[in-house]
Amino acid sequence: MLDEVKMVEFEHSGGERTDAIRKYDVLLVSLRRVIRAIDLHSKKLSKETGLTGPQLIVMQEIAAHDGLLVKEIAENINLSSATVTNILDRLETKGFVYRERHTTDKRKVSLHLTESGEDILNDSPTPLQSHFIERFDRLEDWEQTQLIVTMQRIATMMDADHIDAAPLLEVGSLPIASSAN
Amino acid sequence: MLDEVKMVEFEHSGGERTDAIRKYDVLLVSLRRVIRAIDLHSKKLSKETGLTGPQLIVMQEIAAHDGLLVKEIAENINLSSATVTNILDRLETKGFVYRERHTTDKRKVSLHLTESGEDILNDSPTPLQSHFIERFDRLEDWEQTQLIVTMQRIATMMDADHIDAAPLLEVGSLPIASSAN
DNA sequence: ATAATATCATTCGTGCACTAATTATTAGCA
DNA sequence: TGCTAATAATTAGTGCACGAATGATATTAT
Repeated sequence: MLDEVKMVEFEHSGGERTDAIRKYDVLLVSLRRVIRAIDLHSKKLSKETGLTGPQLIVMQEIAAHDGLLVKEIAENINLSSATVTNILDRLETKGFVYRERHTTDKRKVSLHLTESGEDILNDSPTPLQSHFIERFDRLEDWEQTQLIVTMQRIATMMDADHIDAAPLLEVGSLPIASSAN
Repeated sequence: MLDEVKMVEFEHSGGERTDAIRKYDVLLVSLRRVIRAIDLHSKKLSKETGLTGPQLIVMQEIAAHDGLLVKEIAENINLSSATVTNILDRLETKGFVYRERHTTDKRKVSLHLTESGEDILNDSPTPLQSHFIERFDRLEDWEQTQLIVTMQRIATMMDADHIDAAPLLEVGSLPIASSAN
């Protein structure tokens, strides 16, 4: 009896039915697909290289700015300090990162990569799926820009503090370090 | 492996190292901003209404197809069965959902909303930020479509099993019923 | 009929990410 | 000086999300 529950009813082509699927619900579905794909890739990374996506990102950030603080890293990659502390615990346990407490201001902690941390980072893949990157690289330049601009637009639209609608961004001028709040 | 990577010029005048930022890294940053925005909204929802985003989505799915199985719901909203079980535990504890074990096939479990579950769902907001929806609704139709198509394209590019490159979707042929309200 | 296999839901362990609370330290000020 | 603010990092507690393993059924093959 309960076997045929599946009714795919998406065919209200003309009417003003309120049951119609709303466009932003469709958007949400694809957003969730992307979120999941990133998460699954992170778990695959973890099995293969021992580092998850977020761990990799944190290490990249330290590599780019040796000695930066927990708070700075959190701001740079758009995470809370608590989360970064969490990730750092794991990285320190693995021996890829070490903390250095300041002597002048003992509240502060600077982060550094160990040698093995640098080694690992050098032959680690990116936090994005390699097959995604391959496809992305095959796109025309304007298409790549299009993807980026659209994602940034959605991000801006979701930010609570931006009151006005997102302006259409000039295609040539990518706002790159956009999350440096 | 992937040598010829298109980069965005972003060198700071130091000049010793070409720290050019790769375009897909820029994309990743905005993706993570979006992911975080959705997560933060989910937590805000939880405080205000007692239901998180995923919980809301699961309930919407049950409301749309009363009696469906755990596995079906997992497929529909792109989550693993384990995650759905998890969410259902919480929803059942709150009294918004109940499970019904099949008598014919005792492996299967059908999901239903309770009355209070239906009530709650009726005056719950969507899993997306209301200010996002407002902005989204103000966009031109083609712009909305553009956002959706781009997200779907990224999702497809990230899917592991799609071997071929994503075809450009015809703009007119979105699998949705026409526009919101 | 029995054995092997497949399916469905759940449990377990891990990790990310958050907020709120806590600890330690520094800075400000009356 | 001494008391309060503010700041930095951490800890505690919650929830999502996963894969792998488990247990209970069903289905299929022998």
